[in-house]
Amino acid sequence: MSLKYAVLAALLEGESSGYDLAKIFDVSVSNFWSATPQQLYRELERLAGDGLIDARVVQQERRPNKRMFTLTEAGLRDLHAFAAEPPRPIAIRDELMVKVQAMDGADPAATRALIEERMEWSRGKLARYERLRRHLLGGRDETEYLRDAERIGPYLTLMAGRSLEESNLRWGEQVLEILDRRFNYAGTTGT
Amino acid sequence: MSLKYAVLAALLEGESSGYDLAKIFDVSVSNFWSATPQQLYRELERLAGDGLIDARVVQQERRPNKRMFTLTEAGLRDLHAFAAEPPRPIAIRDELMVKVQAMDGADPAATRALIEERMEWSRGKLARYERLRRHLLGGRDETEYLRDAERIGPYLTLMAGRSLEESNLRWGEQVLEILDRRFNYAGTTGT
DNA sequence: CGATGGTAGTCAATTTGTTGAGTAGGTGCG
DNA sequence: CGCACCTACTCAACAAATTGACTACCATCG
Repeated sequence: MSLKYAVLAALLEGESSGYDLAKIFDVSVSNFWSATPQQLYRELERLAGDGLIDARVVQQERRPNKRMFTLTEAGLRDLHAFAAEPPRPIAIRDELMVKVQAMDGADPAATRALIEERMEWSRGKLARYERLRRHLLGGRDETEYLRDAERIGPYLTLMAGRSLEESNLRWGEQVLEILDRRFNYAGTTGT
Repeated sequence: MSLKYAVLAALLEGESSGYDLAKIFDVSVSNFWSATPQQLYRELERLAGDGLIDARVVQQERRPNKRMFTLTEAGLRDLHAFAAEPPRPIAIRDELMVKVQAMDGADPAATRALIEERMEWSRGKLARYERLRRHLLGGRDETEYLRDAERIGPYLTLMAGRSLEESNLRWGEQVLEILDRRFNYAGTTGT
């Protein structure tokens, strides 16, 4: 129901092709909304049909032609109305948590490895966030940016993503310690 | 694809009816996997057909009969194998974040209210986690529990849920402050 | 020269997920 | 005594998401 608005929100950044959006949804938006390219192309079709976005074909010389999309006035109005409505509750699908929940009786070393992988992934994500943050700030100081910038929405969601990954990392550290104690990978400290 | 395993993992807690599972998926599991009752009933049907769970009908006197489900040996093996496989990446759908991303140009007071609602909801969730935690500990000290308890998976996922909600709350506090500064709901401090 | 990988998509099939209604008895409230 | 709410589901229809394959052309590496 609201991949629609995730797409419209992404188009606030400016004109994009479906392919561009697929990349955006893979890196930044994917923190709080995910979509496969196929979903995006379908959704763009529908949004253009409903007059919420405009499409124009760009002829290219050495690569396939592409269609670029922009928000229309109607699309922007719709998006702003959506932004003021109460959100539906957050939905999370985290297979790792199902695996952790079911870990007892299975191989603890395997679970440990999965958690370490997740932590490594979180670290990578934090690094990407930091780069994006610098890019958004554009040399300005954070306080100044938050006071004066035209758009702060993307920065606020960036903060949420960062906060989430930091919490993931802290959780991971705690769990690794617990597993090490319980299954003594670390050996006895007093020997 | 893995509502299947979320259900099997829930059955580690012991024999349950579809109705019981629906309640469990509404309170505890819903932190990292969600499902509607209809999905559960369909999934239970399939799992029983595949021999991963056993079903038995319990006749009841003053209420409808129910079917109780238990893990079979095959189901447990399948679950343990799943637990050691690499998870697919986490998928989050958070409408609030889409609204925050698109807030610029819309009504900031409305966004502010949505964030406060979310924070209130997080506080409620933390309180429920704390009750569940006490229940799991059953009077034991945490260190002791994590060393000796038969199952720690549910406790570890509980920790993750708590960690997530705490991070949500911290984020909310920061954002409220930013919005107040920017749109001066707080007025000038020096008056 | 062949393989790999990027751009920019489309199509079809299947699986999941969501919504709404229906059944059927019981309990508790005022 | 009537109404809402709880237990415990079932059915049907629809919407959304996922998977995999396919098209086509270009650039780059070895």
